[in-house]
Amino acid sequence: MTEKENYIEQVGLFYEQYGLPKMAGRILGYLISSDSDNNSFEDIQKSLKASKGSISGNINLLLKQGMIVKHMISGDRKSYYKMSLNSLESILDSKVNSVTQFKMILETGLSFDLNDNSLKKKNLTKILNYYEFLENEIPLLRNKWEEKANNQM
Amino acid sequence: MTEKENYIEQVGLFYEQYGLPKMAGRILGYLISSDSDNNSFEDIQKSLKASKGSISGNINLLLKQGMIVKHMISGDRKSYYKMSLNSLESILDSKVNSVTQFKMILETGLSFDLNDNSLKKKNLTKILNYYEFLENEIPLLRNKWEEKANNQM
DNA sequence: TATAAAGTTCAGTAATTAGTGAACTAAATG
DNA sequence: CATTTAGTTCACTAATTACTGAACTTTATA
Repeated sequence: MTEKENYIEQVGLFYEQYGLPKMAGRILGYLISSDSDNNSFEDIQKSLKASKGSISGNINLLLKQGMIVKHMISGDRKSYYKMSLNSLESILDSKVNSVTQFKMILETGLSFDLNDNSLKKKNLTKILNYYEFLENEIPLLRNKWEEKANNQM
Repeated sequence: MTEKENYIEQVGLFYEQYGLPKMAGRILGYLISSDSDNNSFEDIQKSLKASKGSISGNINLLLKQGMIVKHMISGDRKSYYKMSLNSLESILDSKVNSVTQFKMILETGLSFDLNDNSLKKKNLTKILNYYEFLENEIPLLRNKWEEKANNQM
């Protein structure tokens, strides 16, 4: 196994921890470590020595999640893929989403506890406040980044 | 299925999305919606109608991840569990960790691309800057929360 | 020191998820 | 309009992960 192949496996394992199929992680590893932005389906499939079915499924998963983008080259009917840049801000947006979801879970759960004024309720309310805090702060962070990124150009 | 049982299943599914076993999620759902902070192993096991083995394994998983805490009641040799409060700040800490890990992945990956000055490298460097930004900002957010939480007491 | 209570461990099984490969669709080229 | 190319779909299999239940450890009580 070359050093690069080994790297690609590492990235696969890294993303597996976060719930993506290993193959999707390998594709990301391939895209990050390749020499160019024009990585065709075939390049990816041959390099990763995997079935077309698996590559197809995982590429579409990554596209749906906004982690990669597809682009075309005129006069060539292959599809090319690269890491997505527009996903930068959306990482924070999706965080807000899951924070909001968790807040709802806490709120619903607390409504089952009839015993108001309990220490337990007070503590879980603190957790709720924390998530509210995050829900407010993350969009500010997003703005801060956008400003910074614009100034750098 | 009672409304509460249904809620507990929902929480199980929610956490499953984020890579926890459904049973671990159910335990969290149980703890959030129960009437008190003194939830024994037996309470949890009986309520969730699951095996002792599964409850044991998943409780220990949640303890290890800092999502719940164990406490004892004197003169009683059962263990009791509740949602963890000290994990609030550690949620952000673990975010920093994964951001740092991902930065390393990008850096290693870029080192395989010999073609410097490529548009591709420029773009991935932008992603790298973004993660660096997050790495810096998240601890600030943590401080801001701590201050806020202290003032509220 | 036997008995019980509280939880752990682990082998086996169930359930889920990922990957393969072959058949297929759609579009482009000779 | 037959052929090739690019990618998709889906039934099957492989691999992984979660859960069960019974045997076990440890500590406490009669």
